[in-house]
Amino acid sequence: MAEKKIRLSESLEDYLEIILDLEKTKKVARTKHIAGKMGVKRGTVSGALKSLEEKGLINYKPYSFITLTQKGTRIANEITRRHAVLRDFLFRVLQIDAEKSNTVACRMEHAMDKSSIDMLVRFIEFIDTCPRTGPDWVQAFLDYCSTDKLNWEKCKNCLQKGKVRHKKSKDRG
Amino acid sequence: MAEKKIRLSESLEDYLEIILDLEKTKKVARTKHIAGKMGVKRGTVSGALKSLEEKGLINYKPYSFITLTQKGTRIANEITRRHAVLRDFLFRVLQIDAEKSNTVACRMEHAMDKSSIDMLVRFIEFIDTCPRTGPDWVQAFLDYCSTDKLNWEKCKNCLQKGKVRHKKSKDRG
DNA sequence: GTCTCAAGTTAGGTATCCCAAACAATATAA
DNA sequence: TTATATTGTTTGGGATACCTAACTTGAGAC
Repeated sequence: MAEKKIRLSESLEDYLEIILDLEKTKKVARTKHIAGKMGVKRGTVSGALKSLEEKGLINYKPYSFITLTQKGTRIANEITRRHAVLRDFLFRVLQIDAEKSNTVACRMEHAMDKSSIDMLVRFIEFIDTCPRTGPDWVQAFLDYCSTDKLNWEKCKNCLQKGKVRHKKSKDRG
Repeated sequence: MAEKKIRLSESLEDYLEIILDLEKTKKVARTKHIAGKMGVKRGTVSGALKSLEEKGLINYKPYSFITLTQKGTRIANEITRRHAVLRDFLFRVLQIDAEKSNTVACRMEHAMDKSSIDMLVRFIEFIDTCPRTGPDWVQAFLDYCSTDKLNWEKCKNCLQKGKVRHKKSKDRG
Protein backbone atom coordinates (compact mmCIF):
# COMPACT_ATOMS: atom_id res chain seq x y z
CA MET A 1 0.00 0.00 0.00
CA ALA A 2 1.52 3.26 -1.12
CA GLU A 3 1.90 5.89 1.55
CA LYS A 4 -0.30 8.93 1.22
CA LYS A 5 1.64 12.05 0.37
CA ILE A 6 1.19 14.45 3.21
CA ARG A 7 1.54 18.14 2.45
CA LEU A 8 3.63 19.51 5.30
CA SER A 9 4.19 23.17 6.07
CA GLU A 10 7.75 24.47 5.97
CA SER A 11 7.58 24.81 9.71
CA LEU A 12 6.60 21.18 10.31
CA GLU A 13 9.31 20.02 7.92
CA ASP A 14 11.82 21.93 10.03
CA TYR A 15 10.52 20.27 13.20
CA LEU A 16 10.98 16.80 11.67
CA GLU A 17 14.50 17.65 10.55
CA ILE A 18 15.42 18.87 14.02
CA ILE A 19 13.86 15.91 15.80
CA LEU A 20 15.88 13.56 13.60
CA ASP A 21 19.03 15.47 14.41
CA LEU A 22 18.31 15.34 18.15
CA GLU A 23 17.57 11.61 17.99
CA LYS A 24 21.00 11.12 16.44
CA THR A 25 22.97 13.40 18.73
CA LYS A 26 21.11 13.09 22.02
CA LYS A 27 19.23 9.78 21.60
CA VAL A 28 15.89 11.50 22.35
CA ALA A 29 14.31 14.80 21.41
CA ARG A 30 13.10 17.10 24.18
CA THR A 31 10.73 20.03 23.90
CA LYS A 32 13.32 22.42 25.28
CA HIS A 33 15.97 21.42 22.76
CA ILE A 34 13.55 21.54 19.84
CA ALA A 35 12.49 25.02 20.92
CA GLY A 36 16.13 26.08 21.10
CA LYS A 37 16.94 24.83 17.62
CA MET A 38 13.75 26.22 16.10
CA GLY A 39 14.17 29.57 17.77
CA VAL A 40 10.66 29.45 19.23
CA LYS A 41 9.22 29.16 22.74
CA ARG A 42 8.43 25.85 24.41
CA GLY A 43 4.70 26.39 24.20
CA THR A 44 4.90 26.70 20.43
CA VAL A 45 6.65 23.34 20.24
CA SER A 46 3.88 21.56 22.14
CA GLY A 47 1.37 22.65 19.51
CA ALA A 48 3.61 21.52 16.66
CA LEU A 49 4.19 18.13 18.32
CA LYS A 50 0.45 17.57 18.60
CA SER A 51 0.11 18.31 14.92
CA LEU A 52 2.94 15.94 13.96
CA GLU A 53 1.46 13.25 16.17
CA GLU A 54 -1.94 13.59 14.50
CA LYS A 55 -0.24 13.15 11.13
CA GLY A 56 1.41 9.96 12.33
CA LEU A 57 4.93 11.30 12.02
CA ILE A 58 6.04 11.13 15.65
CA ASN A 59 5.31 9.00 18.69
CA TYR A 60 4.23 11.45 21.30
CA LYS A 61 2.24 11.48 24.48
CA PRO A 62 2.27 14.60 26.67
CA TYR A 63 5.22 14.63 29.10
CA SER A 64 6.84 11.64 27.44
CA PHE A 65 9.77 11.25 25.08
CA ILE A 66 9.48 12.12 21.42
CA THR A 67 10.55 9.74 18.67
CA LEU A 68 9.94 9.68 14.94
CA THR A 69 7.71 7.01 13.45
CA GLN A 70 8.94 5.11 10.41
CA LYS A 71 7.06 7.48 8.15
CA GLY A 72 8.39 10.49 10.05
CA THR A 73 11.93 9.16 9.82
CA ARG A 74 11.62 8.69 6.08
CA ILE A 75 10.42 12.26 5.56
CA ALA A 76 13.00 13.71 7.97
CA ASN A 77 15.77 11.89 6.12
CA GLU A 78 14.59 13.25 2.80
CA ILE A 79 14.51 16.83 4.11
CA THR A 80 17.91 16.42 5.73
CA ARG A 81 19.28 15.16 2.42
CA ARG A 82 17.87 18.18 0.57
CA HIS A 83 19.43 20.48 3.11
CA ALA A 84 22.84 18.80 2.77
CA VAL A 85 22.77 18.83 -1.03
CA LEU A 86 21.81 22.49 -1.20
CA ARG A 87 24.35 23.51 1.43
CA ASP A 88 27.05 21.65 -0.50
CA PHE A 89 26.08 23.35 -3.76
CA LEU A 90 25.97 26.82 -2.22
CA PHE A 91 29.19 26.39 -0.26
CA ARG A 92 31.41 24.31 -2.46
CA VAL A 93 30.20 25.29 -5.93
CA LEU A 94 28.77 28.80 -5.60
CA GLN A 95 31.41 29.59 -2.94
CA ILE A 96 29.00 31.26 -0.56
CA ASP A 97 30.30 31.38 3.00
CA ALA A 98 29.48 28.48 5.32
CA GLU A 99 26.97 30.18 7.57
CA LYS A 100 24.96 31.78 4.82
CA SER A 101 25.05 28.54 2.82
CA ASN A 102 23.43 26.83 5.74
CA THR A 103 20.67 29.37 6.37
CA VAL A 104 19.82 29.78 2.69
CA ALA A 105 19.80 25.99 2.22
CA CYS A 106 17.42 25.77 5.16
CA ARG A 107 14.93 27.98 3.33
CA MET A 108 15.48 26.46 -0.10
CA GLU A 109 14.98 22.89 1.05
CA HIS A 110 11.24 23.47 1.28
CA ALA A 111 10.98 24.88 -2.23
CA MET A 112 12.54 22.00 -4.17
CA ASP A 113 10.83 18.68 -4.71
CA LYS A 114 12.60 15.35 -4.86
CA SER A 115 13.05 15.22 -8.61
CA SER A 116 14.61 18.70 -8.74
CA ILE A 117 17.01 17.84 -5.94
CA ASP A 118 17.89 14.62 -7.74
CA MET A 119 18.88 16.62 -10.81
CA LEU A 120 20.99 18.94 -8.68
CA VAL A 121 22.73 15.92 -7.15
CA ARG A 122 23.47 14.56 -10.61
CA PHE A 123 24.75 17.97 -11.67
CA ILE A 124 27.14 18.25 -8.73
CA GLU A 125 28.34 14.70 -9.41
CA PHE A 126 28.89 15.68 -13.04
CA ILE A 127 30.93 18.76 -12.13
CA ASP A 128 33.03 16.61 -9.79
CA THR A 129 33.68 13.77 -12.24
CA CYS A 130 33.63 15.23 -15.76
CA PRO A 131 37.26 15.60 -16.91
CA ARG A 132 36.44 19.03 -18.32
CA THR A 133 35.50 20.34 -14.89
CA GLY A 134 36.36 18.93 -11.45
CA PRO A 135 37.87 20.74 -8.44
CA ASP A 136 40.24 23.01 -10.37
CA TRP A 137 37.38 24.24 -12.53
CA VAL A 138 35.50 25.19 -9.38
CA GLN A 139 38.64 27.01 -8.33
CA ALA A 140 38.66 28.77 -11.69
CA PHE A 141 35.14 29.99 -10.95
CA LEU A 142 36.46 31.61 -7.80
CA ASP A 143 39.08 33.45 -9.87
CA TYR A 144 36.37 34.47 -12.32
CA CYS A 145 34.29 35.88 -9.48
CA SER A 146 37.13 38.10 -8.33
CA THR A 147 37.25 39.81 -11.73
CA ASP A 148 34.65 41.46 -13.89
CA LYS A 149 35.02 39.35 -16.97
CA LEU A 150 36.67 36.19 -18.17
CA ASN A 151 40.41 36.80 -18.42
CA TRP A 152 41.38 35.19 -21.69
CA GLU A 153 45.08 35.09 -20.82
CA LYS A 154 44.25 33.08 -17.72
CA CYS A 155 42.06 30.81 -19.82
CA LYS A 156 44.90 29.99 -22.21
CA ASN A 157 47.05 29.28 -19.24
CA CYS A 158 44.41 27.06 -17.71
CA LEU A 159 43.91 25.07 -20.91
CA GLN A 160 47.66 24.70 -21.56
CA LYS A 161 48.49 23.56 -18.09
CA GLY A 162 46.62 20.38 -18.86
CA LYS A 163 44.12 21.10 -16.19
CA VAL A 164 41.51 19.51 -18.35
CA ARG A 165 42.12 15.93 -17.34
CA HIS A 166 42.62 13.58 -20.26
CA LYS A 167 43.00 10.52 -18.13
CA LYS A 168 40.61 8.91 -15.79
CA SER A 169 41.48 10.16 -12.36
CA LYS A 170 41.36 8.05 -9.24
CA ASP A 171 38.12 7.89 -7.35
CA ARG A 172 37.68 10.90 -5.20
CA GLY A 173 35.34 9.33 -2.64
CA MET B 1 18.55 58.61 2.52
CA ALA B 2 18.82 54.85 2.35
CA GLU B 3 15.57 52.98 1.94
CA LYS B 4 14.45 50.91 4.88
CA LYS B 5 14.58 47.20 4.20
CA ILE B 6 11.07 45.92 4.45
CA ARG B 7 10.63 42.28 5.32
CA LEU B 8 7.93 41.04 2.96
CA SER B 9 6.12 37.73 3.20
CA GLU B 10 6.43 35.31 0.29
CA SER B 11 2.82 36.04 -0.52
CA LEU B 12 3.30 39.81 -0.75
CA GLU B 13 6.41 39.31 -2.87
CA ASP B 14 4.30 37.27 -5.28
CA TYR B 15 1.67 40.02 -5.44
CA LEU B 16 4.32 42.60 -6.36
CA GLU B 17 5.75 40.34 -9.04
CA ILE B 18 2.32 39.80 -10.56
CA ILE B 19 1.37 43.47 -10.43
CA LEU B 20 4.57 44.35 -12.28
CA ASP B 21 3.80 41.73 -14.90
CA LEU B 22 0.25 43.03 -15.36
CA GLU B 23 1.48 46.62 -15.64
CA LYS B 24 3.74 45.49 -18.46
CA THR B 25 1.26 43.34 -20.33
CA LYS B 26 -2.04 45.09 -19.66
CA LYS B 27 -0.91 48.60 -18.69
CA VAL B 28 -2.82 48.40 -15.41
CA ALA B 29 -3.35 45.73 -12.77
CA ARG B 30 -6.90 44.77 -11.85
CA THR B 31 -8.08 42.88 -8.79
CA LYS B 32 -9.64 40.16 -10.93
CA HIS B 33 -6.46 39.52 -12.89
CA ILE B 34 -4.28 39.52 -9.80
CA ALA B 35 -6.64 37.01 -8.20
CA GLY B 36 -6.45 34.84 -11.31
CA LYS B 37 -2.65 34.82 -11.39
CA MET B 38 -2.34 34.29 -7.63
CA GLY B 39 -4.92 31.54 -7.60
CA VAL B 40 -6.90 33.23 -4.82
CA LYS B 41 -10.32 34.86 -4.58
CA ARG B 42 -10.90 38.55 -5.23
CA GLY B 43 -11.60 39.28 -1.61
CA THR B 44 -8.19 38.00 -0.63
CA VAL B 45 -6.56 40.38 -3.09
CA SER B 46 -8.30 43.42 -1.57
CA GLY B 47 -6.70 42.65 1.77
CA ALA B 48 -3.26 42.17 0.26
CA LEU B 49 -3.54 45.45 -1.67
CA LYS B 50 -4.35 47.32 1.51
CA SER B 51 -1.26 45.84 3.11
CA LEU B 52 0.98 46.74 0.15
CA GLU B 53 -0.47 50.25 0.13
CA GLU B 54 0.32 50.69 3.82
CA LYS B 55 3.90 49.64 3.13
CA GLY B 56 4.16 52.28 0.40
CA LEU B 57 4.68 49.76 -2.38
CA ILE B 58 1.60 50.44 -4.50
CA ASN B 59 -0.65 53.40 -5.27
CA TYR B 60 -4.09 52.21 -4.38
CA LYS B 61 -7.45 53.67 -3.50
CA PRO B 62 -10.51 51.39 -3.36
CA TYR B 63 -12.16 50.95 -6.79
CA SER B 64 -9.31 52.70 -8.56
CA PHE B 65 -6.41 51.46 -10.65
CA ILE B 66 -3.40 49.85 -9.07
CA THR B 67 0.14 50.93 -9.89
CA LEU B 68 3.48 50.22 -8.26
CA THR B 69 5.31 53.02 -6.50
CA GLN B 70 8.99 53.55 -7.27
CA LYS B 71 9.93 51.47 -4.24
CA GLY B 72 7.43 48.77 -5.21
CA THR B 73 8.76 48.70 -8.75
CA ARG B 74 12.31 48.27 -7.51
CA ILE B 75 11.38 45.32 -5.30
CA ALA B 76 9.17 43.75 -7.97
CA ASN B 77 12.00 43.96 -10.47
CA GLU B 78 14.39 42.29 -8.06
CA ILE B 79 11.98 39.41 -7.41
CA THR B 80 11.26 39.04 -11.11
CA ARG B 81 15.00 38.85 -11.74
CA ARG B 82 15.42 36.13 -9.12
CA HIS B 83 12.62 34.17 -10.69
CA ALA B 84 14.14 34.46 -14.17
CA VAL B 85 17.62 33.48 -13.00
CA LEU B 86 16.36 30.43 -11.13
CA ARG B 87 14.08 29.34 -13.96
CA ASP B 88 17.00 29.62 -16.38
CA PHE B 89 19.25 27.57 -14.11
CA LEU B 90 16.66 24.86 -13.55
CA PHE B 91 15.58 24.67 -17.17
CA ARG B 92 18.74 25.25 -19.13
CA VAL B 93 21.39 23.87 -16.78
CA LEU B 94 19.64 21.24 -14.66
CA GLN B 95 17.42 20.33 -17.63
CA ILE B 96 14.21 20.25 -15.66
CA ASP B 97 11.11 20.62 -17.84
CA ALA B 98 9.79 24.12 -18.50
CA GLU B 99 6.67 24.01 -16.38
CA LYS B 100 8.30 22.53 -13.31
CA SER B 101 11.25 24.90 -13.67
CA ASN B 102 8.81 27.76 -13.46
CA THR B 103 6.86 26.55 -10.44
CA VAL B 104 9.96 25.53 -8.49
CA ALA B 105 11.67 28.84 -9.33
CA CYS B 106 8.57 30.60 -8.04
CA ARG B 107 9.05 28.96 -4.65
CA MET B 108 12.83 29.26 -4.56
CA GLU B 109 12.86 32.97 -5.38
CA HIS B 110 11.75 33.78 -1.83
CA ALA B 111 14.46 31.67 -0.21
CA MET B 112 17.50 33.24 -1.85
CA ASP B 113 18.78 36.68 -0.98
CA LYS B 114 20.37 39.05 -3.45
CA SER B 115 23.96 38.03 -2.81
CA SER B 116 23.22 34.32 -3.30
CA ILE B 117 21.39 35.02 -6.55
CA ASP B 118 24.29 37.18 -7.68
CA MET B 119 26.63 34.24 -7.18
CA LEU B 120 24.30 31.99 -9.15
CA VAL B 121 24.22 34.54 -11.97
CA ARG B 122 28.01 34.62 -12.01
CA PHE B 123 28.10 30.83 -12.02
CA ILE B 124 25.74 30.55 -14.99
CA GLU B 125 27.79 33.19 -16.82
CA PHE B 126 30.90 31.19 -16.03
CA ILE B 127 29.43 27.97 -17.39
CA ASP B 128 28.38 29.82 -20.55
CA THR B 129 31.70 31.54 -21.18
CA CYS B 130 34.46 29.34 -19.76
CA PRO B 131 36.09 27.50 -22.68
CA ARG B 132 36.11 24.30 -20.64
CA THR B 133 32.32 24.29 -20.40
CA GLY B 134 29.78 26.18 -22.56
CA PRO B 135 26.69 24.80 -24.32
CA ASP B 136 28.17 21.47 -25.37
CA TRP B 137 29.22 20.75 -21.81
CA VAL B 138 25.62 21.34 -20.71
CA GLN B 139 24.63 18.92 -23.45
CA ALA B 140 27.15 16.43 -22.06
CA PHE B 141 25.40 16.69 -18.71
CA LEU B 142 22.19 15.59 -20.40
CA ASP B 143 24.00 12.52 -21.75
CA TYR B 144 25.42 11.87 -18.30
CA CYS B 145 21.91 12.01 -16.83
CA SER B 146 20.65 9.35 -19.19
CA THR B 147 23.24 6.89 -17.91
CA ASP B 148 24.22 5.71 -14.48
CA LYS B 149 27.86 6.70 -14.51
CA LEU B 150 30.32 8.70 -16.52
CA ASN B 151 31.05 6.88 -19.75
CA TRP B 152 34.79 7.16 -20.16
CA GLU B 153 34.73 6.29 -23.85
CA LYS B 154 32.37 9.17 -24.47
CA CYS B 155 34.66 11.38 -22.43
CA LYS B 156 37.67 10.59 -24.59
CA ASN B 157 35.57 11.33 -27.61
CA CYS B 158 34.39 14.58 -26.16
CA LEU B 159 37.92 15.72 -25.29
CA GLN B 160 39.36 14.68 -28.68
CA LYS B 161 36.69 16.35 -30.74
CA GLY B 162 38.12 19.63 -29.62
CA LYS B 163 34.93 20.49 -27.90
CA VAL B 164 36.92 22.25 -25.27
CA ARG B 165 37.28 25.57 -27.04
CA HIS B 166 40.83 26.81 -27.27
CA LYS B 167 39.89 30.02 -29.00
CA LYS B 168 37.77 32.85 -27.84
CA SER B 169 34.35 32.26 -29.28
CA LYS B 170 32.10 34.97 -30.60
CA ASP B 171 29.75 36.65 -28.22
CA ARG B 172 26.67 34.62 -27.67
CA GLY B 173 24.21 37.41 -26.81
C1' DG C 1 8.02 11.16 51.72
C1' DT C 2 7.62 15.93 50.44
C1' DC C 3 9.52 20.01 48.54
C1' DT C 4 11.24 22.47 44.85
C1' DC C 5 12.05 23.72 40.31
C1' DA C 6 13.03 22.92 35.59
C1' DA C 7 10.51 21.16 31.85
C1' DG C 8 6.24 20.69 29.54
C1' DT C 9 1.44 21.93 28.59
C1' DT C 10 -2.51 24.84 28.14
C1' DA C 11 -5.06 29.07 27.50
C1' DG C 12 -5.68 33.42 25.55
C1' DG C 13 -4.04 36.78 22.28
C1' DT C 14 -1.83 38.59 17.74
C1' DA C 15 -0.77 38.40 12.87
C1' DT C 16 -1.06 36.38 8.30
C1' DC C 17 -3.49 34.42 4.69
C1' DC C 18 -7.06 32.20 2.89
C1' DC C 19 -12.45 31.42 1.87
C1' DA C 20 -17.55 32.28 1.30
C1' DA C 21 -21.02 35.29 0.99
C1' DA C 22 -23.16 39.71 1.45
C1' DC C 23 -22.81 44.18 -0.15
C1' DA C 24 -21.23 48.38 -3.02
C1' DA C 25 -19.69 50.49 -7.15
C1' DT C 26 -19.12 50.62 -11.89
C1' DA C 27 -19.69 49.38 -16.57
C1' DT C 28 -22.71 47.69 -20.15
C1' DA C 29 -27.00 46.96 -22.58
C1' DA C 30 -31.58 47.83 -23.59
C1' DT D 1 -32.24 56.31 -18.00
C1' DT D 2 -32.97 52.16 -15.84
C1' DA D 3 -31.99 47.23 -15.49
C1' DT D 4 -28.39 43.87 -15.36
C1' DA D 5 -23.93 41.93 -15.13
C1' DT D 6 -19.35 42.40 -13.68
C1' DT D 7 -15.94 43.88 -10.69
C1' DG D 8 -14.32 45.20 -6.21
C1' DT D 9 -14.81 45.50 -1.09
C1' DT D 10 -16.18 44.11 3.42
C1' DT D 11 -17.35 40.98 6.96
C1' DG D 12 -17.08 36.87 9.54
C1' DG D 13 -14.86 32.56 10.03
C1' DG D 14 -11.03 28.87 9.70
C1' DA D 15 -6.16 27.39 9.72
C1' DT D 16 -1.38 28.12 10.86
C1' DA D 17 2.14 29.69 13.67
C1' DC D 18 3.87 32.47 16.81
C1' DC D 19 3.89 34.87 21.69
C1' DT D 20 3.18 35.48 26.97
C1' DA D 21 1.69 33.87 31.13
C1' DA D 22 -0.39 30.65 34.13
C1' DC D 23 -0.64 26.13 35.36
C1' DT D 24 0.84 20.94 35.70
C1' DT D 25 4.06 17.28 35.90
C1' DG D 26 7.86 14.68 37.27
C1' DA D 27 12.48 14.04 38.81
C1' DG D 28 16.03 15.13 41.98
C1' DA D 29 17.36 17.26 46.63
C1' DC D 30 16.68 16.90 51.24
